[in-house]
Amino acid sequence: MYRTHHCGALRIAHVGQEVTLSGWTDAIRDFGAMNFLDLRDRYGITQVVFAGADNADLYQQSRELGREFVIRVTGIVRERSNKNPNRATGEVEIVANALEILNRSKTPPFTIKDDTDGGDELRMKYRYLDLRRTIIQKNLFFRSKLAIEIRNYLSQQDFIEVETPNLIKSTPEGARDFVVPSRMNPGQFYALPQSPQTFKQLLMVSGFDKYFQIVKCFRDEDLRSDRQPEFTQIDCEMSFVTQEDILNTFEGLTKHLFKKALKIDLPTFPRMTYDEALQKYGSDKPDIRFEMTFSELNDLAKGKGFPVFDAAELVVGICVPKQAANYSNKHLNELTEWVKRPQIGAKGLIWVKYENDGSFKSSASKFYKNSDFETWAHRFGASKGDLMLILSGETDKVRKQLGELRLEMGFRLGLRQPFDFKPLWVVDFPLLEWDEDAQRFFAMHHPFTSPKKADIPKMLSGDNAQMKALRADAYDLVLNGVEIGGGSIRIHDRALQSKNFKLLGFTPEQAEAQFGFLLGAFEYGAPPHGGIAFGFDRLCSVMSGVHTIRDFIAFPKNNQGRDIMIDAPSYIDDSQLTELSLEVKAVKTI
RNA sequence: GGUCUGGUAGCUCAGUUGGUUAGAGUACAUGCCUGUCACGCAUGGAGUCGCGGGUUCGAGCCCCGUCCGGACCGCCA
Repeated sequence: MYRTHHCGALRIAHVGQEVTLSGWTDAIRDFGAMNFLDLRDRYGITQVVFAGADNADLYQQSRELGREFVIRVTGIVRERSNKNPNRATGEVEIVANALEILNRSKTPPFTIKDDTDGGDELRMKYRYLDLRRTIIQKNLFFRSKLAIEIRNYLSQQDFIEVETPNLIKSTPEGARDFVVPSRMNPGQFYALPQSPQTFKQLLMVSGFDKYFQIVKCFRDEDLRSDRQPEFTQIDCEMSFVTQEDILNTFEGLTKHLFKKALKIDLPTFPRMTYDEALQKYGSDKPDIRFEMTFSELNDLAKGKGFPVFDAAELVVGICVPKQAANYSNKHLNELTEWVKRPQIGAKGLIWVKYENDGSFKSSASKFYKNSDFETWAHRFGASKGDLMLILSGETDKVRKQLGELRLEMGFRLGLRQPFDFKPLWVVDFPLLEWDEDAQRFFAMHHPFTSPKKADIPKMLSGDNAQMKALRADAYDLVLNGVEIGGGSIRIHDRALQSKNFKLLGFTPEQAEAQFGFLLGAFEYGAPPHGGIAFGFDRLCSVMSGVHTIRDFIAFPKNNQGRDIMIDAPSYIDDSQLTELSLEVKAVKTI
């Protein structure tokens, strides 16, 4: 028998029992006459004592042990004279009477402990050792717990989990596809799904009514700490529902997860339209943990002879409370440089300090009188001691820039606490998105998203401004400024779908070639339906108060999409290429 | 495609204006130590300063190229 208990089990009640434990050796503290050993497994750490006075041979044997050896120990549970209150098992220890080395270990390249000395790259290369660390294991247990609770909740609501294929068909819309060559169909390729979108809609046509799947999705785009080439979605679709039904169901799911996993009761989620989000926060995923919303100044700031503002499409700013005194010229210059970095791209920054004595100081005081600044302060709702930061330029760009500045100021003021959870539904997304490069419209969500009923008559007006203004029954769940998921009501009417394809510039032939199977299905009684998908990895990370999703994925890939543990992707043999009717054109010389 | 940043002992890092034999902590090894839990003390082995080229009497340090990480912009319906 390898063990009678695991390493997190023993308590004062076990004192006197003979037990056997197996696990990995953690820290070893050798005192010359007695040796303290921490034995670790998934469940915890138990201290084992080898006393030279009681058993000299066993003590000598214990001195051979090194870190990460796998051992089996048998001994008597004893109450400790020196207890360790930081450990669940800290009241007891095992006085060993038998020790067996089950497997030796080389000295690991980094220390297996919570505050490891290993850097990211090293930890990735030896991911199986990194995953031995309690702190990483905790993340994966958390993920598992969420997955189980998702299944509990949705199955109780009569959802069925259906698996959909991973080898599907490439479509030019959306993200870049990962493709897989087909040996049996030379020259042809499967694509890995960016999401099970079309399949879940087909399941609705089939009458499954409520579908979900915790499913891998694949997108061949550049990566970030919160984006992996393969990631997991909680994917859902429902029939005979309105947007309201879907929002309520998944608000319920989110609340359930917070309750079960974090013991947090979330209040009803506020809702905001896409337009309002952009106008007040400069983002379609606003972080509403703090205010500092935008105030527009066009009517107050233009036409007073300040050329920068006069030339701008939009003059807009935020009011940073109680920071006028804390921001010296030097700090403001530094902040100006910050917004001028290419990643933000602002041309400059105008600041106005509403001093405690009621006076104003500003980088634009040459062009404006105190009475002007007073009207601005009124617009901002500013009080004495506040700092107003103003950007100007093209509307879309300047909103985005100010949105970044707002987040930065919120961060600097400590207003973005990771465990202060503020969910938000953003609704009424535009139907279309203008692509500057391609000089055409694309579906903002996807090509099956239903326009709002009121907007359907305007769809084929051909007028760019009207097309930009078209709204869809599309929505996102945002949590602390992170897009957790999104969805839409789908078009179930063949005629409307054709109209939408026309809007997106598809010829009937192209639409037929790409989505014929779905359009065909829609001719056999498609129910009204809609759905949503949550990014599962992101949900895990945000609920854990961190930004990076990598520590919630057992075997993640790095920034370049490489798995540096197994060294993938890799070159393949010529014979494999031949079999797949492939020829590699350019190989990077090594 | 672009911006920024890093690569020095197994690991985490320091290394001044270019100047003698490249350091610290930790890990590892050996010895001592009976109550530690980041044990303590002593000893000592450990280096292709990412790689290639250049400048120089002399390069870890400066220049050019290149490889490999990290953060970000573009991109991600």
